[in-house]
Order: sequence, then C-alpha cells, then structure tokens
Amino acid sequence: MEEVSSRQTEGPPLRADAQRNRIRILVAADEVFTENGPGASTEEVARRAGVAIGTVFRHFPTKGDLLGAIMKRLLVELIESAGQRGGGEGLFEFFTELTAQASYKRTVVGLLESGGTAVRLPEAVGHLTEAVGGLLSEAQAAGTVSPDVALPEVMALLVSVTHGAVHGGWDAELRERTLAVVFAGLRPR
Amino acid sequence: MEEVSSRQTEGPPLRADAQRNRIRILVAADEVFTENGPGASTEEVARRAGVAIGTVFRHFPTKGDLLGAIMKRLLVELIESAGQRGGGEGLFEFFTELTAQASYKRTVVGLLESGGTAVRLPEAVGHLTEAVGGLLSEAQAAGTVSPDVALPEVMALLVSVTHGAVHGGWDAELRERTLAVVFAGLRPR
Amino acid sequence: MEEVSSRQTEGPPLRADAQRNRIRILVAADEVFTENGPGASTEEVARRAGVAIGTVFRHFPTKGDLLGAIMKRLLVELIESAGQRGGGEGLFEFFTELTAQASYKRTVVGLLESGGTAVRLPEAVGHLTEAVGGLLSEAQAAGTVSPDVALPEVMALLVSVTHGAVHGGWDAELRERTLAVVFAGLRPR
Amino acid sequence: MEEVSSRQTEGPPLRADAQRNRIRILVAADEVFTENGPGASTEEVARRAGVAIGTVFRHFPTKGDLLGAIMKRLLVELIESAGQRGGGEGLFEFFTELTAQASYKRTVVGLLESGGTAVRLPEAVGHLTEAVGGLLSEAQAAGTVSPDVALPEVMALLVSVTHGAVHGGWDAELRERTLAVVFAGLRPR
DNA sequence: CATGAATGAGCGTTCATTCAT
DNA sequence: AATGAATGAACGCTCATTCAT
Repeated sequence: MEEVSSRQTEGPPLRADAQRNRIRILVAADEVFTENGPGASTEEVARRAGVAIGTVFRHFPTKGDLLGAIMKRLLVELIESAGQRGGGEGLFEFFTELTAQASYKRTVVGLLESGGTAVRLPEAVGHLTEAVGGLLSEAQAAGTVSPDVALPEVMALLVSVTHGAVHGGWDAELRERTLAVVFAGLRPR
Repeated sequence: MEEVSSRQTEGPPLRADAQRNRIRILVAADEVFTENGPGASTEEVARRAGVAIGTVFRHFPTKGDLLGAIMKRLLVELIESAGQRGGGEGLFEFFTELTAQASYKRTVVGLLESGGTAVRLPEAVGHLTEAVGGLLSEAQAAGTVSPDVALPEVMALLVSVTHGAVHGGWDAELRERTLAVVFAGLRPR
Repeated sequence: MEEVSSRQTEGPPLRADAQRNRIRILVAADEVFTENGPGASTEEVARRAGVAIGTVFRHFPTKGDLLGAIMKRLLVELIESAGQRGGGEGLFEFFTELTAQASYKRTVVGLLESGGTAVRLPEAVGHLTEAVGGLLSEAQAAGTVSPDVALPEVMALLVSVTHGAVHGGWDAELRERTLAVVFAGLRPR
Repeated sequence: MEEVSSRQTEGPPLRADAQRNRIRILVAADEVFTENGPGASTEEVARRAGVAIGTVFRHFPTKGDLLGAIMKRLLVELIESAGQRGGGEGLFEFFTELTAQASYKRTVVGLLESGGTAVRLPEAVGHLTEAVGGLLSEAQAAGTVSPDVALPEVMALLVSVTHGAVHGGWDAELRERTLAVVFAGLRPR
C-alpha cells in the first residue's frame, strides 16, 4: 500500500535506490513540515532523510512539488480509510478518526488547505469527496443523517473541524464535545 | 469606533501625521497578510502603505509586533460586535456575522490561530471568550441552545468554521448550509 | 575651563539653551562611545543627553563631527594637564596619569587613533605633541631622560601604552610594571 | 605551513574547490578587515574573494566566525614564528618581526584585541603567551633581559607596541627608535 | 544518479541623516 | 532653535534552486 501510493506515475521506472530515497524524503518531509510548518527548510528535510539537498530537488523540482507529493500521499491514505467504512455510522467514524489523527498529523489539514506554498490537487481531493459522499449516502439511507444535509457542507465541516483540532491543539475531551455538537446537527431531528 | 480601537494606548500621543501613518500601515498590513499569509514581506506592507520601510519598523519594532497589532485591532472589533448582541439569537447572529465577515477578512482567523510567526494576545482573546460566553448563557437561558453545550466547544466551532469559511472560499450558500448544521447541533433536541 | 573647551568657535554666538544642549550632548556622547565603542548609535546619544535626535545633528552635522568634537575636548584637557607639569619627573607623571585615566576613559585613546569613523584633528594633536615635547626637553635638561630619546618615539609609546591599558583592561599592577619597563628605557643608562 | 594552518580541522575533508574558496575568503577577509576595520561588510569580503555572499556564510556561519578564523590563522603563524626563535636575542627578534609585520598586517593586532564583534580564542592566545614566555626565560637565562621583568608586561608591551605600529602608521625609523626604548627598558641595567 | 558547494534574491532590522511640524 | 517622524541604503543572514564534481 505504501509502495503503491508513493510510486511516481510518469516516466521510466526508478532504480531501486532512487525509489528508496524518494520514500525516505517523503517521510522526512512529512515529519519536518508537521513539526515546523510549511516554512521549514528543504535542507532540514534532506538532513532528516539522510540525503543531500540535490537529491531532494532531483525528485521534487520545487518545494511545492514536495508539499504536493506529501499531500497526495495523505489523501490516498484518507481515501482508503474512508473506503473501508460504511453503514449508518461510517461517516461518524471517519469524521472521528480524521479529527483524532489530525492531532498528531498537522500536515493533513495544513496542506489540505494549500497553506503557504500553494498546492492544487483537485483530482485527488475529488476522490476523497467521492468517498465521503458514499459514506454520507449510506448514512442517510440508514437514517442516521438527516436527508437535508448535502455533501458540500459535510466536506466543509470535515475540513474545518479537522483544522481546528490541529491548530487549536484540542485535547481528547474537547474533540469529543465539539464533534458531539456537529454530529447532533447532522442527525435527523 | 475604528479610531478608538486603532489609537495606541501607551506613551505620549502621536503627532497627527504619525497617527495617520500608523493606521495606513495597519490597513496595508491587514490586506497584505490577508492575501499572502503571515509570510508576506514587511517591505510589501510598506510599499502598500506608501511609506518607507523604516517607518514600519519605527511603529512596530518587529514583524511580530505588527502582526500582533493587527490581531489586537480585529479582536477588539469582534469583542465589540459580540457585546452589542444578546437574547436567544445573539449567539447565532454573532456566529453568522463572523463567518460572513471572514470571507473578505482572512486575517481574522489566520491570526487568531497565530500561524507561523507566533503571536500571543491571551488577554484580548480572553475578553472575546468572555463575550461569547455571555451570548451562550443568554441563549441557554432563552432555551435556544441546549444546556449540554459548553463554552469551549462553542469557541472551537467558532474558530474552526470561521477559518473554514475563509480558507475554503465558501460562497454564501455553503456558509448558510454549514451553519445550519452547526446551529441544529447547538439547539436543544 | 569646561565652558572654554566646549564653546564652538565659528559663526554667531549660541543662545544660552543651545549652548547648554551642546554640552549635554558632548557629555552624553563621551559616555556612550566610551561604553559601547564608536559603533554606538547617535539615537542613544540623543536619548542620554535628553534631547531629540534632530538636535544632535543640528549641533554636529555628521557623526564624525560629533566624534571629532569629543576628541577635541579630550585633547584640550590633556594639553592643559601636560602644561601644568614640568621638571625632571613631569614627563613620567603625565605618562602615568594618562595611562591611569585611560582605564576609565576609553574614548581618550580609541579616538586618538581615529577608530572606525575617521577623524582628523592634526592641529589639536600638534598642540599636545608640543606640550609633551616641552616635558621631554625639561626631563632631558634635568637628566632624567636619555638625550638619545626623541619626541616621535615618546609620542608613539604614549599612545601605544595608553591604548594597551584601555583595551587590554590592565589592572593597576600591570600598568605599573609595564610603565616601569618603559621608564627604564627612557632614563639614561 | 600556510596550507597547514588554513586547513579546517573538524568534520569531513572539503572538496578541492571548497577548500580553495575557503582560503580565498580568508585572504579577502584579512585584507578587508585590515583596511576598514571589523565593521567592514561581509558583502565586501565576498566581492573581494570573488564568491557570492552565500558562500561566505556557508563557510563561516556568522561574521564572528569569520573574524575568529582569521584571528586563529594569525595566531598560529605567530606561535610558529615564536617557536622557531630562541637564545638571548630571540625575544627581541620576535618583537621586532611582529612589529614590522604589523605594518602591513593590521589585522594581527586589531583582532588580538577582539575589537567590536567579540571574538574569543583564549586557547590559542594562551599558546602564544606560552611561546613568548619561553623566549623570555631563555633571554633572562642568557642575561639579555632583566630578571625583574615578568611575562605579563612583556605581553602587554608586545600588544601595545604592535598595535601602535599598525594604527599609528609608523615608518621603519620610528619603529626602530621606539623599540630601542622598549628594549633598553627590558635589558638589565 | 547522488553529492554538496555555489548562487543570489530576498528578508528582517538598524541607523545616519533629512525635513515637516 | 527644538522636535521626532520619515527616509532609504546597508547590513547580517536564510534558503530555494542550480550545477560542477
């Protein structure tokens, strides 16, 4: 799964060591940008990955490309996670999981919103929206979410609350209480 | 009101021209940081304000001071706005107004979260929290908000949704639909 | 004496308050440059003198002029001190006094050497040289200094040792021991 | 000898081109700081060395590091020079050589005194003091220096006179005459 | 391909100097 | 004459990006 989502998709296949470096860089970048925000230096990423700075730029010609690649990886993970859920509670579960994860994966949201260095991944985001749309439909079919609710506001809440959890430094209790309000708003009266 | 909240409050009164520049810088900074995030350059702020770079630093000795000043101005405005509301619908109105405003004032939230260059205004934030707490109490007394809801999650939702509105570029309809879910979650069942 | 050496010598006479400011600035500058070296800021001098920065520049159009004025004041003091001495030991006494003073008046030497912002005061320095020359002649007449010694090397040693005392942070003992060597070198064999 | 004292001593060996640049920067810095004092700009050093400003900072992360490196280089040279001398006249020779060198190497002393940007090289300075102490002992043993003279005042004179020679712009004759006085002071009566 | 030295635009900040008040 | 706000060149330093090795 890791290998799939990380493999570059255009051009000739990479040599084994190049492929290994690519992943090490992505992992390091995830850590670094998580800890220090998108303003963190690319040198630091290289250092953490144990490669030279030139290697980072060979794999990702600009810093934006690097940020974009991290984001893509995360989106793919999220989409998979969403795809594995279902039923009346699937949407609520996904919502909860995402918010909890966000506490220790600031990148998730910071980048979803193209913070700082602008990044566009409309395609991948589209896939996530589809997956969440599936969960919403199932929940409405099961009667756990009001039929008045539509996908755009669900996505909007998902992103907002996840961002809030990350940047507001919410603890477990605050996360739970906040989600309780949102969930109450989603359920049928 | 604008003049009041922008006047500096310590030291001797500023000369008329200095006071004028101070405001021009704040306005320019608001625009610039809104458009380009807190990483935008102080030079750009000076250029936009039509003053030399030294003038910006004379008024705000560090970039952080400038960011802090903007934030303070905005918080003061918010607190005043909250203070002027009340009754069963006051909290909902304030929520709505804030979210709508945020569409054209990205700074509001971007800075509330002290993104990047750290800014601390605990006192002013505390005042805002108090004001919102007042609105919440009134609403609960009037029976328009469930007694199970507490202030922390209201603040959390306020910040999250406002941020989402800004950075997600929500249009009026999406704002309305998203708030509808949140309000439904706040109201008693 | 103070007033004499500080009065400006060209143009119309100064108003009383201007004259007072001129002296306050010189005193402040002496302190500031003594404490922080010639790199200290002119603002700091103004602050210490209790005047606005514009006033400093009205009296001394450039920073160099200010440094030059301080130096002139000090030279005048030195010349007077030298002029009051005489006899076989006068030169040794002056040497000793200067070195001791320098310990708490770094400016004396720092500026004698036109440190940093170049300053030229050939005229005043000439006067000091003359005064020291007088002391040297008297000492040689009295037989306390070797007839082989000439004025240039005496001045050279004066400046060098004074500088060393200042910047080397010599304590009283080291000053005494170092001067003992120099004096032994000056005396006839 | 030059190459030895200039090679950096920690971390992996530098690439040939980096090593070349490192030396060019040191040489340029020596010139620039000699001509304009420690306040001279790092840009000027880069220009003189024919490299970009970033290269200077890659080799010496702060201006202080650059100043420190120059100083270290010079101290090493001095220590070696002192170490190669000996006998009754060694101290006098070293003194003379140092003073003469200083005429075209202002940095020698300017930095020995850590002017302006503070630099600390206590260890290297200690080595120099030891070397001079050796020369002093030998001279006293040979009877060419009075037993009353101790190391601290010898160092004090060394620094003072060398500084004077540099900043006073002494010509060969003045150097000789001044040293004659100092040497007479050092010799036994 | 990987390396890491070099580049240079750009940033935040300082400060001598000018000039409107 | 005094004030102090405004100016803008210059500085130390960072970092995304390029390219010789």
